Amino acid sequence: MIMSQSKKIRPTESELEILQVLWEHGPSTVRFVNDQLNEDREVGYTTTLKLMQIMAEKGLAERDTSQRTHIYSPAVTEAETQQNLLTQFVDRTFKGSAMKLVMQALGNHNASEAELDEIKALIEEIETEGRRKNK
Amino acid sequence: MIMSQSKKIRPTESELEILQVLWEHGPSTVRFVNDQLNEDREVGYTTTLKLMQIMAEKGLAERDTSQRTHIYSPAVTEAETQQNLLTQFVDRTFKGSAMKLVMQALGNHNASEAELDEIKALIEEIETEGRRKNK
DNA sequence: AGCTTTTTACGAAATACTTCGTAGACAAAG
DNA sequence: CTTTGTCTACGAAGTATTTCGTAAAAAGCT
Repeated sequence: MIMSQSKKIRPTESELEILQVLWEHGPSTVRFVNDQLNEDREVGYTTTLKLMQIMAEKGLAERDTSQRTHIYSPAVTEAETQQNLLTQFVDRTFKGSAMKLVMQALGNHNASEAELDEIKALIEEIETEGRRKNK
Repeated sequence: MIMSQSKKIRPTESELEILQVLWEHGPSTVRFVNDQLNEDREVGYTTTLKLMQIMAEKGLAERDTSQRTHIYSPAVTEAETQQNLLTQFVDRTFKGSAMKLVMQALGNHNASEAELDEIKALIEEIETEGRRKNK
C-alpha cells in the first residue's frame, strides 16, 4: 500500500477553511481564496496569504511560484483529511466509538428517505463484505 | 421548550477530557480527576486545578466549596455537549452534511454485526416516525 | 517616467489555550 | 507546637494559532 503521507494531516480550523476552497475550486490564487472566505466573514488579505504560506511549509498545500502571482493547490485530499479529523474527533468526543457518533448524528438529523436508503445500502454492503471475508 | 443553556457549549480539548471524567465518575475532587488524567498522560496537579477553576467560571462545571476540598460536578450533559461538538464538527469538516460524516464513519467500518443491527433498528425507527408524522 | 495597485515576504502583535511555580491557608502527624 | 503535606488562589510563562502592518518588488496606468 502506497503511503503518500506518513505524517498525520492535522489542519487547523483556518487551514481547513482554505482547503475547502482549494478542494472545491482547484488550484487558486491567494486573492481568489481570500475572496471566497470573505463571502462568509471578514478576513484580511495578508492573513489569508500568511496562512497559505504556512500551509505550503507544512505540506498541506503546494504552490507554483513560476509566475508573480502564485498558484496554490491542495497537497492532501479531502477524503483523507476528513478521515483523519474524524478519527481524532471520535477519539476525543466519543471515546473512540464511531458507532456512538453515527447514532448521535442519525438521531439528531433530519435524514430524508433517500439518505436513509443510502445508508441502508451501505450497511448491506458492509455486511456482505463481512460475510464474504468470513470476518 | 426549556433551554437550560442559551450559550453554545464549547469545551476545549483539555476541558473535554476533564468532563469525561466527571461524566463517568460523577462529582469529584481535583485530586481524583488529576489522578484519572495521569493514567493516560502526565499532567501537573495545578494544571488540572486551574482548568477546573476555569470550567467553573465558564459554567461547564459547578463546584461545592463548602468544604476545604472542593467538589466539582459537570454542569453540562454528555449528550448535549457531544451534540454541540458534533454539529460544529460536521459544519467545519463536512460542510454541514451529517450524512457524509455517517457514510465516512461507517465506511471505515470496524462495525460489528450487532452494531450494524442497532443502526438498522434506529433507521427503522426514524422511518416509522417520519411516516407517522406524514413528513 | 511617475503614480497607483497588486503581490509576496517578514515579523510581530493579538488571541486562545495549556502549563506550572509560588504563596498562603488549613489540616494531619509527630 | 512544629513539621510536613494538601489544597486553593493567583499570576505568569509557554505554546499554538490567527491577524495584521509594513516594506519591497513587480505590474499596470496615465
